[in-house]
Amino acid sequence: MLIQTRPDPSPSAHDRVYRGLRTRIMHGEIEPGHALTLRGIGREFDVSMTPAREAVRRLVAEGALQLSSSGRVSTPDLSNERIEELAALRALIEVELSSRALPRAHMALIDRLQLINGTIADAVQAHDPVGYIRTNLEFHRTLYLRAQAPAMLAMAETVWLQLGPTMCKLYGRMNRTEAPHFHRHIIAALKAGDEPGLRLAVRSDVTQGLRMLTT
Amino acid sequence: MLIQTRPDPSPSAHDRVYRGLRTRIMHGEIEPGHALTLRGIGREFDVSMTPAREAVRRLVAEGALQLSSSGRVSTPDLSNERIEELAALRALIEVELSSRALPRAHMALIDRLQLINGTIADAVQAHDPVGYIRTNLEFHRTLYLRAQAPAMLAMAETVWLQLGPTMCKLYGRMNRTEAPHFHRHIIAALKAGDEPGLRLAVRSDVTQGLRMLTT
DNA sequence: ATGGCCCGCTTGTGATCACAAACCCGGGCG
DNA sequence: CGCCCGGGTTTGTGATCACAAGCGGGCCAT
Repeated sequence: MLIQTRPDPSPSAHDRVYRGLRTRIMHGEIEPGHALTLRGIGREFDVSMTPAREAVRRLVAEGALQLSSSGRVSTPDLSNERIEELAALRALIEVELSSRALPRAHMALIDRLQLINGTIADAVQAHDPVGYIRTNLEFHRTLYLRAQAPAMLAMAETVWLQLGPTMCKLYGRMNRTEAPHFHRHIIAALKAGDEPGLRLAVRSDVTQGLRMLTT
Repeated sequence: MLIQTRPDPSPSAHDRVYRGLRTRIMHGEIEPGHALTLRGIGREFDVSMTPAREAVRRLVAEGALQLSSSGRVSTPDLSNERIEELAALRALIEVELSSRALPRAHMALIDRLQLINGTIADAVQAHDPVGYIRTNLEFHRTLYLRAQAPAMLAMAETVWLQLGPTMCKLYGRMNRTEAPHFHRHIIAALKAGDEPGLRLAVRSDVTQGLRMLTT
């Protein structure tokens, strides 16, 4: 059947699939090593294999998925060395981003960050790992958006994407009881305009969260 | 015609296309703003549109190409702000990579770097911009491979890729007469085991090369 | 009972096609 | 002389299909 049944608003099919898979992976909703099939993805998003393949290829290019030698698609199961590398990259890029955001951080931003931090605490209380990861990323993204550095932010998001499934595994097996207290350091340093303190707080928040990922 | 005319050894079609386009872009063989067509790419690599589209999508995901609102493909023409961002990313990542490579840098590596540096001088003498860019990247990659940090190296190569067309424009209009002298600083710092000196030399080499890119 | 083999089904790959939108260019009108 | 419009052509999109390779489960022989 060649008839296009739905009006197809504006977002192209492969973009819907890409965004859908991407947020699922970044939010840690898929465990490492999980296998995916093109036909399955197509069925789920109600498209044919072609857009599914494009979305998968794009995610593979960004490190969010991996291809086996025979072309099978799965979420990657990261080695400890790779986790350490990605944590180091997060530290490098996000410290720079926060530093660039600092001079532009007004009170409205700080209020918003505090609000998001409250939502994180709620997710922790509710033992909602996906909500925790999503809100935590929103905290960081909100701050970094002020840096006005889209290339760097894209780089940071690529790293988050690669760590998504690993975060899923971690927060599935550990029961966190407290919200990340380094976020309070970040907010305090922003208020004080303290650049060295901010850099240290961001680096601590990033590395502390990932140190316990190493099995 | 559904018959596969060539034996198709092992590399898949989209991989050949991807690699071909990627090296051309990274080596600065395509000027910024140049338009590409899927059918043209397919004709050039003797494949159909499907693998050409996958390769293009992958390169778009890596920032090596951009899509217009109507889906047309072209090499991006970077703004000065974006160039500055990418230069800062190069500095951040490559300084870290060189620092990690330092403890593993033996004499054989330093000899090889000096050899490559000689080739760079030859390319400068011959007024061969593409050869210069390619050999310059080989110098950096040879050093960073010793860091044993594949994720970071991939990140650095992604940045190089995004800067490829811009480098093409730069080296097309400027006639360089000398090999980059910061490479000698890098080699000297490697020999001396001087980490602060190495970090400074790499940062200088990266930022100096890109400062003159800003129009 | 167990190990190896074979067949069938699943899955990725790439070519082809129908279609819609965008682009380009030339002619006509103000 | 310049601007706008209209049609032919180019171009991207997505569905479908033919094909090959892989994986798995069941069957047979030892």
